[in-house]
Amino acid sequence: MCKLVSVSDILDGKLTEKEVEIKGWLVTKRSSGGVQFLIIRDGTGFIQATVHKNEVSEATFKAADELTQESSLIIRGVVKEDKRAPGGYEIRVKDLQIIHLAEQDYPLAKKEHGIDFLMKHRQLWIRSPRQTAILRIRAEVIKACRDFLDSRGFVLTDAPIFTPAAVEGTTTLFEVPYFGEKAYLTQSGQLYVEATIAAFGKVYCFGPTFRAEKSKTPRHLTEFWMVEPEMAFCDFEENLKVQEEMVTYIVKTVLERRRRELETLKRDVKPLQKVEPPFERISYTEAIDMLQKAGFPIQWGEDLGAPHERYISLQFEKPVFVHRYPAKAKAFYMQPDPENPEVVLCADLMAPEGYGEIIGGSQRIHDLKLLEKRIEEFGLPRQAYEWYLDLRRYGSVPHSGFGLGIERTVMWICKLKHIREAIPFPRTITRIYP
RNA sequence: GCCGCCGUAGCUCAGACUGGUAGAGCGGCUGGCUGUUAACCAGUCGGUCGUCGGUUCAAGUCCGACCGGCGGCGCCA
Repeated sequence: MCKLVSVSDILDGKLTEKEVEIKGWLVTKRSSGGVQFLIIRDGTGFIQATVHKNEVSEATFKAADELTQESSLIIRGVVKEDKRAPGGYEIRVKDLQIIHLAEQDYPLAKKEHGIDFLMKHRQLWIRSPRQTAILRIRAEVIKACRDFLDSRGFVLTDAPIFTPAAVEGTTTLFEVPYFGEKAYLTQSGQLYVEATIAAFGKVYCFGPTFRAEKSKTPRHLTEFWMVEPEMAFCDFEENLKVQEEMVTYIVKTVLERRRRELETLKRDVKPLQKVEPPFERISYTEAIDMLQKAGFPIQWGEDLGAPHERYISLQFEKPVFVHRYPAKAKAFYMQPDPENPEVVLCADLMAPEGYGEIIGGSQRIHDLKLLEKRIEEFGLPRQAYEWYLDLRRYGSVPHSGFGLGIERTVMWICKLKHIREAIPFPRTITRIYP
């Protein structure tokens, strides 16, 4: 009996010597005359299928011969374990049906391409083994975030994309017309989850965020995804614990469930296997000291730049929290450290291996008077924050939260050189097509 | 926004320093090959040298401006 199966099940050795059917696409084809070697992708994996001239009908052999790269097809045949086949398994074809014969000028060749060309053909590039591996890991990272939070009683309360004003007043926002008024694409859902904690206790939002900064680096997108948990009755220390447990859960899940994709990427998993609580912790002040000793010309009070983050990240095998930054370098809503009001109870989590920040988090100001003072000091429009101040008027509690950047996390776990591969259709300062 | 590099065939690049008839590999197409691994072998198709202007008898090559991209920094997460 012929049964529709997935390539991943074949590669797991579950179907050896069974007769199966595969629906998929032709990745590439080689022929040595009497045997044609088809590499087929079905969305779950890549497998070789062989068509022997003396084992199939003339029509089937001819159909295989006519196949063009990326044609869609259905094949039936017997699964064989074979060392000569990439992946160790192949299908000996008995019958082949062409669903769509692709045009013969498929733009992506087997050889190398430049990044500009690949990005212009992102709609096709995402089919390649490396890109499918990355995007599968991305899906796993997102699922892990949600499973972790859902299983701990966090409630998903999504934040709006259209917002009336800047959340933090620091970054440049995308302005859009809104029925005769101006609206802005959200740069963070944080202020809104600070509202929903009073309804649910522990919440998170997950969605795209937008920054109109003209950042031209391998770690920035203009549109990126964040998961932002927020917890009532949660102080700075408890916040860090949740972060290290969540990041550990994400990494362990990917190591368990996406091992084949990590192999495709040739990702050395040893550094990932070291990720478990407790993470390293250094204060901003200690970080400055460490950087100065290493010869960086940096003074206390300055924010950390890319080379600084890279250096700190490389000093530790595990992710490292850099905490208690100068209040002036951070957002208006962060709670001052009672032991030193010059710094705030915030922490950025630096991923190891030279990757920098993947999380930014803090304890939030819960005192009305202090928050009013900070809004004024930062020169923010008070009226835009009246609703936010209400949260400190009616049942205010100490609370904390953080935002984890999905693409930066994927970039680190996959060890990518550029963040643009960590999202299906990246938006950067120079790219909005396709 | 700043610094540097690049733009030549569908793709990846050589040719530019030293101006003089446009090149290679890959992909496509045709043919060959019964175990290929970026298969291999033979043949073949394929060009407004990013755009505009300047110098020159002559510009892919020299000069200027512009456009597009890449790498790094900054901003930022």
